[in-house]
Amino acid sequence: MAVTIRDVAHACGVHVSTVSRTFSAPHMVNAETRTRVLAVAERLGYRPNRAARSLTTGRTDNLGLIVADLSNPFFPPLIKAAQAAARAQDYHLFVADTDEDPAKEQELVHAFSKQVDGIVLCSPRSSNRALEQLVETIPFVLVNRRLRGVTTVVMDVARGARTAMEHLAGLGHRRVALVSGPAGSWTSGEIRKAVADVPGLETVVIGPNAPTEEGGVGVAAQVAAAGVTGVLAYNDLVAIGLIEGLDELGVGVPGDISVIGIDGSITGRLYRPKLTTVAMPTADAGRMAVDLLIKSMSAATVLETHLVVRESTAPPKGLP
Amino acid sequence: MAVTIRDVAHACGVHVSTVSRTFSAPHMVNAETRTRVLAVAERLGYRPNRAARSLTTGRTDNLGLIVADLSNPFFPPLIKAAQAAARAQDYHLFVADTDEDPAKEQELVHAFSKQVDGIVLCSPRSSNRALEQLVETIPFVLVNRRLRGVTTVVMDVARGARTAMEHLAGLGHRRVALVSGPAGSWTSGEIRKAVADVPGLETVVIGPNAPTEEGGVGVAAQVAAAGVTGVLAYNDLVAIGLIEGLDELGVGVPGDISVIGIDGSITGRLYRPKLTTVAMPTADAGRMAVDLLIKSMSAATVLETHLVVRESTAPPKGLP
DNA sequence: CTGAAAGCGCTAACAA
DNA sequence: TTGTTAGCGCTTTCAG
Repeated sequence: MAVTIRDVAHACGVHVSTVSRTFSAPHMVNAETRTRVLAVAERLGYRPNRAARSLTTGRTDNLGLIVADLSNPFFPPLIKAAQAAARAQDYHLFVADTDEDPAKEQELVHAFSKQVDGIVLCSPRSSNRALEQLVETIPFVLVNRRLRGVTTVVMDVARGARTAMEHLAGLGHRRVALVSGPAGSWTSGEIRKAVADVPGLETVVIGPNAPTEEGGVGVAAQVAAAGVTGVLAYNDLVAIGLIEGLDELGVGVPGDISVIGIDGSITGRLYRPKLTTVAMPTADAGRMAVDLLIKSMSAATVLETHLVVRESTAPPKGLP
Repeated sequence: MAVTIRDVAHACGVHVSTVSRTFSAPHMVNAETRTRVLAVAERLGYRPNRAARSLTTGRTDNLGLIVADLSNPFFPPLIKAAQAAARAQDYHLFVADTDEDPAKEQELVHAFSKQVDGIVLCSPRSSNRALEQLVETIPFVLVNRRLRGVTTVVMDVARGARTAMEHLAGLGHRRVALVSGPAGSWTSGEIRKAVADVPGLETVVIGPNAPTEEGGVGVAAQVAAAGVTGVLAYNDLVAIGLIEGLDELGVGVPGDISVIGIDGSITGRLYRPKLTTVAMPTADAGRMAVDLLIKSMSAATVLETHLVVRESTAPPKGLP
């Protein structure tokens, strides 16, 4: 085994508790002693064993981050920011992926619970009931889900979605589709409510759908047959899949049908036609979630979204 | 604090060690006792404290995964697969991001070292010398870097790159550019060596460059001025950035210049023109790295790559 | 300011 | 098969 606090103590001719204090309460130890201990620790390559520390303190200095699907381009920027925020405060971050499975969500929370000081759960698919149980067990921050009494970071996707629909209405579209997301998604529900009554716009809802490219491809025929000239998709990946699917059916975007995504992902930006999208501040969300968790502040933070008009939207065909 | 092994022991009328054995060596305990203990543990919601366990066993059942940049689409599939492989064997995975900074690489390894049983380091940017120091401290698997005596998973990017260049030669290109990657990248060096002497092809090397979209945009002018009709870029992101940059200069892809990426990322597949690329089995690499680490097998695994011809390559202009 | 001693939750010999 | 005991590396009273 590696070098322990005891080795340092011996080498220094002080007691272990002095070494301990040097690291956990430096001000309680004589400056001279401290520098000596520090020097020896450095020389010996001593690194505190966090597991041992956590045993006495009850803290682990670890955090857990659980996302629905690592391969959805929505998440990486969030994870990156969360990780940076955690590191900045000397926390380590466990990352896990539920494959969109609510059962795995709960399993992972339990698996993490003894090993972390708190958990950031992003875009949960579990029911509110199930979540209420989970949040009892350990400090929690929820991202993209509102739950009474739980610290939350949500992005104002409702407003974003509404703005997107108004953008379509403004372009002259009259009948549009909402291609919704997976059943357990709070975001999907919010979007649905938000776009139900946009003035001058008739909205058909198609879904629920998997939040993936395949999900988008899968509804292309339905969308093409729905008699709509515009679409708001659950996320960029679904939007792109839809455009791919429509293309195969000979339906052009934005020539025949305008399509808007939600994310602001790099994939959407680089896609052609450049995807008009509701940009989400995912990095902010990741950073804030971790900060809130560490501060154990209870708060419901709402982050703004904004519509990015690119090239996948245009006036409906036949309009001047 | 939560329910401990002692609570379960009391409630069961057995000794703590019996409870301990029930979990860590079930076969060593009477079937009847075992079921009783299990039942009580379940009822009380007991979950073993891994930190405490690790203190005696010396194992943590945690692994660390360090990547250069989480927001590079190359990594998420690798991370996802690594995470799944870890979970499948009841390991938890710390994930961290170095922002392409070799110093952070070393810092993270040290930070992780007391808390994990091993580390997967992907696409390291540190020097071989620095890495040799690091690998002394803890079990290691390197991805995309070969180092004597260290377990390694590399993708055969040399062959892939060569095939890509041969593809260009086959299309009739005679003078091409290699837009190389960051200085610390082993992969970039391999590519460079591999394409130095493709028959019938004159290759100019442009770089090193940041492995990002910006990196690609930044060399567009240089590429346009290099008198080449084809380009192999360090990765998909650089390839895309390059195409964007060329587009701004009025240079069409593949009309004026053919461009090939390396990755096989989703972003490249969805980009238009659909990116011709050297596909890398990133998910396999992530899974294998974790499996090798857990098995502590020493091996140098080479994964095959393959060229995916899509729409960003064509014969040089003016060829029949 | 520093040392002594107890104990965090668990495992691992060793006995019984 | 089960209980006893010691101890993993560290923090934290409590004395000195």
